[in-house]
Amino acid sequence: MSDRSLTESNRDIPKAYEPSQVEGKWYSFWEERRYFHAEPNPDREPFTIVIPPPNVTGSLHLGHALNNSLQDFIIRRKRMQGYETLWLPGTDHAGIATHAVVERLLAEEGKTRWEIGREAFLERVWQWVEKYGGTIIQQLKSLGCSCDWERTRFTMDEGCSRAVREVFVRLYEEGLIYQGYYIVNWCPRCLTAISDIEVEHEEVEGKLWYIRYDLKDSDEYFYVATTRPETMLGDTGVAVNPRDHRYRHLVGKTAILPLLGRELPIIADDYVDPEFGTGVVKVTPAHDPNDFEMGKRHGLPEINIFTPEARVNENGGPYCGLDRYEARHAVVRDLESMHYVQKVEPHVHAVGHCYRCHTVIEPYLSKQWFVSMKTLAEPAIKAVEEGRTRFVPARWEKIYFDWMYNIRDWCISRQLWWGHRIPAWYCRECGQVIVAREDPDRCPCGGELEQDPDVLDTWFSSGLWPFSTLGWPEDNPDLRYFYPTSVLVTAFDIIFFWVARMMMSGLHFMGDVPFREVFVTALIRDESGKKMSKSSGNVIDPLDIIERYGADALRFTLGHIAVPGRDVFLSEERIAGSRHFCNKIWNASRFVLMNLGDFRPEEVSEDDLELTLADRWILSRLSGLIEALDGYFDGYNFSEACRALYEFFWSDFCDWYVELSKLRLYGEDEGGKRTARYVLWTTLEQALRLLHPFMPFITEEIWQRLPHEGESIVVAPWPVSRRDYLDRAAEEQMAVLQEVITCLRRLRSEMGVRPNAQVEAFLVPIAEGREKLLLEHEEYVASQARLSVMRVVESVEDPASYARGLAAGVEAFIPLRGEAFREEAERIRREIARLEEEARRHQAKLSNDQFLAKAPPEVVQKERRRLADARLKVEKLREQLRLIE
RNA sequence: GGGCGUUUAGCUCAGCGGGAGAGCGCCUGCCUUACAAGCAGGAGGUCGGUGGUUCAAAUCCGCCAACGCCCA
Repeated sequence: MSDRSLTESNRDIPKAYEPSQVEGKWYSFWEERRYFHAEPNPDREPFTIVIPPPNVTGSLHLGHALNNSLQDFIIRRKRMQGYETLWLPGTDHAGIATHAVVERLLAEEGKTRWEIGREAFLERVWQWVEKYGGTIIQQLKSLGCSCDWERTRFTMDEGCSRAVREVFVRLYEEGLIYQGYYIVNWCPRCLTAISDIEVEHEEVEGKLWYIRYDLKDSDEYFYVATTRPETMLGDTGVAVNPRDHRYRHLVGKTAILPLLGRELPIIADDYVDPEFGTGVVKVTPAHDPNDFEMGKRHGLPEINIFTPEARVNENGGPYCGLDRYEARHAVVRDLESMHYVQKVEPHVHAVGHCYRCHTVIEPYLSKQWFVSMKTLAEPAIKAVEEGRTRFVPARWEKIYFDWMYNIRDWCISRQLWWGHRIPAWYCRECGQVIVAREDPDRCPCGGELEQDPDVLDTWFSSGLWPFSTLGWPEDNPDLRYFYPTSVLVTAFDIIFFWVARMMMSGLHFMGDVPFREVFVTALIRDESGKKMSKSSGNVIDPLDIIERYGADALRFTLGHIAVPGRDVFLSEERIAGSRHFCNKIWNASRFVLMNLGDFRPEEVSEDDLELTLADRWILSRLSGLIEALDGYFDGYNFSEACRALYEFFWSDFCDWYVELSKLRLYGEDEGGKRTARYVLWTTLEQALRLLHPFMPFITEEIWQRLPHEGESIVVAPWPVSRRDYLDRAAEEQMAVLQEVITCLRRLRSEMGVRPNAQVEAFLVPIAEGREKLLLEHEEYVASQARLSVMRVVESVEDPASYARGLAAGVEAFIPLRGEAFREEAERIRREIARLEEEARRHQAKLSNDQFLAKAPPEVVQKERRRLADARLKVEKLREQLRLIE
């Protein structure tokens, strides 16, 4: 203890780890040193991740915390492995979501966006973005994310906007973007079209109304079944299946629409399912996608009966002004009064809802912009088929293929103001459509131009994220060096929205996949299996957790539960468990620091070390751990990685190695002391580096206090497994000693020996080599089992007065206490019964010729050993029982 | 209607062809100079049901049930 100052400062280390006091300090340190900044570097291999951009005005929730922790685990290890690591952060402008927030603010002031106008509205949105846009970035920092913040991007920034414009124009020029008048999914609350995948289908218990339609100039009538009677106001036809004999005679005739008296041609179309309802259906081309197609095939007119708010318009005659549900009641009521309703049946059907506001979607006829997907999808399918992009777990590829094979054109225009404005202009004079990279002044005809008022779907810009953020469409060194990115980490719910579209755009515009691997993470759910959401009330707020438990505890817990391919439930108890682990790391380190004395690693040569069994054992375990961790990391199996680290640190290092090291630390032998210090130091120092991707803050805090090389653990090398430290014999020998010690502890406990009291013990070695092992490591056993005397003997003279146990080929005896007799006998009887059953099972296997013939020799060998073991135990226990009784 | 996932200790979940595991909770005893956010010991499970493949099944396959998710 010559280095007094070190010792004393280390004595000051608080007993409990206080995350709040270290996290901010180290994050600033890392940022100042620019460890997270990446530049193209020909001497290093790049490793790139682009962040799934959170909503710009959003706030960190558990889903973000999980997703971004996982990315940080990956990127921090790669950084330590010497890659030029870029984790490119940024945010998404989140069209509808942000739009809705600002509209709500306006509403509080009693205004609407139309009242203040487009420009003023956008100004308000930008103000909002300025104010809250940095929030989630700060929150990611408090989580410890090692993003290159100097490269932070935003889907509405200049560069991304240029990329969006370029992509739109190119796809338009290639004929892959077109404008069309189609049925789209219309949200009457958001007042915009949304794409097919933004519609959430839900089973709803509705009704099926059977309504009478009369045949023109005839007494004949028939019934049609419909779930939406109000849409009959827009009927322009009636259809039957051409093979349906019941109705063949109707085809070509004319029906009369009840209520409005409109004449409806009766057509025959294969689409009609004769099994549904009566087999006759009404055709409403303006309000049903299938009817729309059918109407096109038969030249039926399209009559739109709704306003954008889903109220009946002037085409609805007397129902004009009612909203769609009021109209339904009114229509049904009127039909019933005319006795035109035959019957009403309960009917369960899927109803589409807006993914944003959950309003029931209205199929609505309008002019929109679309991306033609088939040609874009083809290379994206091929890339995954050929393994150029790999999904982990692989089963998500099926989901991806499924969607890609059945892909439909993508409606990209939104009737909103916040977003990338569609770069299309219409000439007021000649009507020409101009799509251009630069805003045009005038039409070639000289006419005045008006820009399309709509904006693009948010996913249009996020679909370009892996290259728009790297400077595309400019060819530049960043793009060439960092693209394609290495891995994308995302939840499965945006495989369609985002992953698939990045695949298509990446292949189309960059000529290569956007990422080599897609790691699909779990979704965090509540107990009932629902996505955790504010409305469910069962929300764990990651920021609250960070404040109370520390970012490291949260991150480690998230790593721990991140089993590939399974959704997870996160509980606060689990996080508390991780905090305990932090504290364990803290205190073990405190112990090491308090006991290093004047130790300086550079003064110790490995050749001078006097490695004991415990040293060789822990170094071997460490090497095994490193090897295992590399496998787990490469397979994105963070759960196993955390488990392995936890077990190594807590069980191997703290419970055994640290305890055994005390023998030498507190002893007189200087060589032994030096070796123990060295091994404690190197094991802890490496363990910290292995833990660092999961627990960046606590590991930095401790690492800085330990002797170390380099200025930060962030850029310290990832440990490499040393083959020469792998020591099978040491691991086996330690396992034997551990078993003997545990056995002695159990006997103590059963005999009611107080924990601090020492006890005398006899050990009878039975198996080969045990005697030598015990004699050589008497100190281990005696210290760990708190023995006053440990005698290794051939047999015990008066066995009846001892409690005994058999462990790993060693029979252990400690003096029997009178009052424990009865219980001891009982315990032995139970143990014998259990062992006999075990022996019977082994015996059964070994007497099976098939087993002997077909099982691998080592398995047979193992069975033999276990049988012998069990039999020996039974024999010893019987002996013991006889003596007691 | 089609597809996928889950079902293992009281709770939350690992393991996924050769001895049923962890954390939390529970019981017993300990403030032993790293840690009571700790230490030592312990109890607790016919691995959803059923049939099959195999020398060997919690683990692979079929069927059934319950719960959940995705797509239509």
